[in-house]
Amino acid sequence: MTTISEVAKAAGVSVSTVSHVLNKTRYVSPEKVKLVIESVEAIGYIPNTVARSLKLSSTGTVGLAISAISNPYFSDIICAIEAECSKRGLIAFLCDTQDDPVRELELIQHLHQRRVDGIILAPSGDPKKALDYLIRSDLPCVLVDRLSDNRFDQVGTDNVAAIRTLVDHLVTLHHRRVGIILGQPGFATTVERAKAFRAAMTEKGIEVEDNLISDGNRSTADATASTHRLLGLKEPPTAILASNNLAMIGAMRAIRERKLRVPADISVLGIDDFEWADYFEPRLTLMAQPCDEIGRRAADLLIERIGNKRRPRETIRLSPVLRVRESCGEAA
Amino acid sequence: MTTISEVAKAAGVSVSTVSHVLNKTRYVSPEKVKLVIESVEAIGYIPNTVARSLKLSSTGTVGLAISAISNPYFSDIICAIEAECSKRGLIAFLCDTQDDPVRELELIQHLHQRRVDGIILAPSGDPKKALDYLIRSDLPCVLVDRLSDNRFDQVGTDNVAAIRTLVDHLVTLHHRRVGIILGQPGFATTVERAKAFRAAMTEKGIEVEDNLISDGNRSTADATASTHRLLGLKEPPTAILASNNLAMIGAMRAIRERKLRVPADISVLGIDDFEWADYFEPRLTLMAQPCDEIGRRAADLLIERIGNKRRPRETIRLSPVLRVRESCGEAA
DNA sequence: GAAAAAAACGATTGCGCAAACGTTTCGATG
DNA sequence: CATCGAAACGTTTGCGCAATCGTTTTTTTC
Repeated sequence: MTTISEVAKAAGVSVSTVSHVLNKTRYVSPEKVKLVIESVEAIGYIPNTVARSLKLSSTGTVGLAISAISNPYFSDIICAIEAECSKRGLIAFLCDTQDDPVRELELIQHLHQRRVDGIILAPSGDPKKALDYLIRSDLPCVLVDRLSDNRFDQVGTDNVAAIRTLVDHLVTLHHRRVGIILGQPGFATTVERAKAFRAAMTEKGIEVEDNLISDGNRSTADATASTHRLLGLKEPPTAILASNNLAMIGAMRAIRERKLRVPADISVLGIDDFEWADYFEPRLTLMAQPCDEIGRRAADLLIERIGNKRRPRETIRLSPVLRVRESCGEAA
Repeated sequence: MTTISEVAKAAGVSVSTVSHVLNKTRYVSPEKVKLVIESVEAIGYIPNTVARSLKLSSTGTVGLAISAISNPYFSDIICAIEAECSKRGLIAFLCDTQDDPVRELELIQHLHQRRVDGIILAPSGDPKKALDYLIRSDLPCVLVDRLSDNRFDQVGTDNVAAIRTLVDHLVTLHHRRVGIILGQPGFATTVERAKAFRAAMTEKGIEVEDNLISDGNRSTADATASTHRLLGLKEPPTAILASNNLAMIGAMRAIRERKLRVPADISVLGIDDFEWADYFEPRLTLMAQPCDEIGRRAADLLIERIGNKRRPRETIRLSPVLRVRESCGEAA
C-alpha cells in the first residue's frame, strides 16, 4: 500500500505539498501540482482515510442501528438515509439490533469505538440503557420511527393522526366493533397507536372492549394467532385494524385460513403501504408512512447535530396518507 | 475523548500493560489487571478502533456495494450478510450503487480508501471498470446475484435451473406461447435467464418468437408497458413469466388494467417469492431464491478470501425452489 | 552461591496523515 | 541597497494504538 511520502519522493516535493495538493488546503504552484498529480497516478496512490480520520478525529461515518433491516418499512428508510448520507459525503455502518436491548447497547458501544460521527437509532422495546449511554457519551444521535425520548432529535410518523384517520374511515363506514392487532410491546409506536386508538374510538362515542385489542405481536405468526382469537369471539369484530405491515400479513393469513371474504365478511385496514397493494385482492386500504422523508430528515437532523452539538432538540412528526382501496367496506 | 495513556497514568502502569490487558496479548499480574480494569471504568475509556486499525492495517470492515437496497430481494441478502458479518466480528458499510457504473466505480474506490478488508458487490449492468479496478487493487471481493466474472468468488441463484423448472411447469400445463418479462439489460441475471429461457423452450420443441421476449425492463413501469405490449399482440401469450419481483409487480398492474382474470384469462408465474404470496389473490406461482443462504455464503466466502488471498476462486450456484400456487393454470 | 533462565513489566517506535511552524526566495519599499 | 513582507514550500509533530525491544526482578539450576 502506497503512502503520501512515496508520492512526495516520486514527485520530488515534501509530504505537506502533496497533502495540500490533494486537499486543496493551500496554494501550490501549477508545476508542483502537476508533478504531484502525475506521481499519484504513476504510483497508484490511494489516500488512507483511516490515518486521516485519526488525525482529524472525525471519521465521516454514521452508524445505523435498526431492527429488522429486511422489513420493507425499514429498508425504505435505510435507503433514504443512505442516499442522503452519500450526498453529504458520509457513509453508513449498517447494524441490526434485532430489537434486543442487550445487543442494542453493545452495537452502540461498538459504533462509538469506531468513532462514528453520529448514530441513527430505531430504539428497541427497552432502550433505556442504550439511550442513557448515548446521552452520557455525548454522541450525536437521532431516533427514528419509535420516538421514545425527547432528550434526542427524533423523526417518525404522526401516529395519532394515522390512527385517527383510520378510525374516522371505519366509523364513516359504520364499524363500531373494531379489532386492532398491535405490534411489539414496548415499542413507542405500539404504545402510541394503542393509546390513539382508544382515544379516537372514545371520541366517536364508542366503548372499546379490552378483548378487541391484541397486543404483543412480534411476528406475522403472532398476528395470525391474534386474528384467529378475534375472529373466534362470540361477537367478533366487523373490522380489523393491523397496526403495521407484519400484523397485516399475519391477519390476512388468519382470514384466509378461515375462508372469509374481504370486505364482505370482514373489513380490513392498516398501517404501512405495500407497492403491490393496488394489484392484488383484496386491495388493502392502508395508511402510507412517508418512509423516504423519515429517512431523509433523520439524516439531515443528524448532520445538523454533528455540526452543532448544542442546538435545540427537534421532534418531527410526519403526516401519513390514507390510501382508500377496497378492503374496508360498510359494516354489516 | 480518553486515551490509553490516560488509563495508564490513572492505573500507575505503562501503556503497554494497558494494551496487553485490554487485548489479552501477554501475561499481566492479577493486581495490575485489576488496576487497569478499574481505571478503564473510572475514566470511561473507550478504545479507539481507528487508531487500532491504522496500526494493524486491518479495519474489520467490509463494504456492501449493492443496487436497489430497498428491493426486498436485496434487503434479504443484505440482512443475511449483516448477520454473518456481525457473528464474525465484522461490520459493514452500506452503499447503493444505483446500478450506475460510474457510481459503482467511485463507491469501490471510496471503500478502498477507507481500507475495508473486503467488498461484496452486486455488479451493475456494465461493471468492467469496477471489476478491473478490484482486480488491480487486489482487494478481496465477492460478487453476489449477478455472476459476471470468474476472476472473483461469486454466489447466486442457479438461474438455468430456475428457468428450466418454470418452463417445465408451463409445458406440463400445455402452455406453448409464453411471454417473458426480463430485467435490466446487461445484468448477468438477465442474460442468463434470457438464454436459459430460449434453451429450455427449444428443448421442449417450442419455437420462441422474439416478440414474446421483452428485454430492458428497469422498473415496474417498464414491466407494465412491456406486459401491455405482449397482451396486445394479435396472438397474445397464454402465460407470462416475470423474471424478477419488479417485473411481476409491473406485469400484474398491466393485467389488472386490462381487467384480465388470473389464471382464467392469462397465466402468470415468476422468479422471487413474496412473503404475502399465499394470502392474496391471485396466489402467485413463484421460484423462491435462497436469499438468506446467498448472503451467508457470500459473507463466508469473503472472510475466507480475506484470510487467504491466494485460495482458488469459487462460484456457488444455489438452487431455487418452486412454490406452486394458483396463478398458473392450464393453457386454453 | 554464581550463572542462567524466566517472569513481569516499561520505553519507544511507527502506522499515514494534516497542519502548525519554520525556512527560503524574491520583489517591493523607503 | 538594506528592510520588510509575501509567496512558496519544507520539517516536524502528534493523533491513539500494538508490539518490538529492553530492563528489572525473581526463580531455578548445578
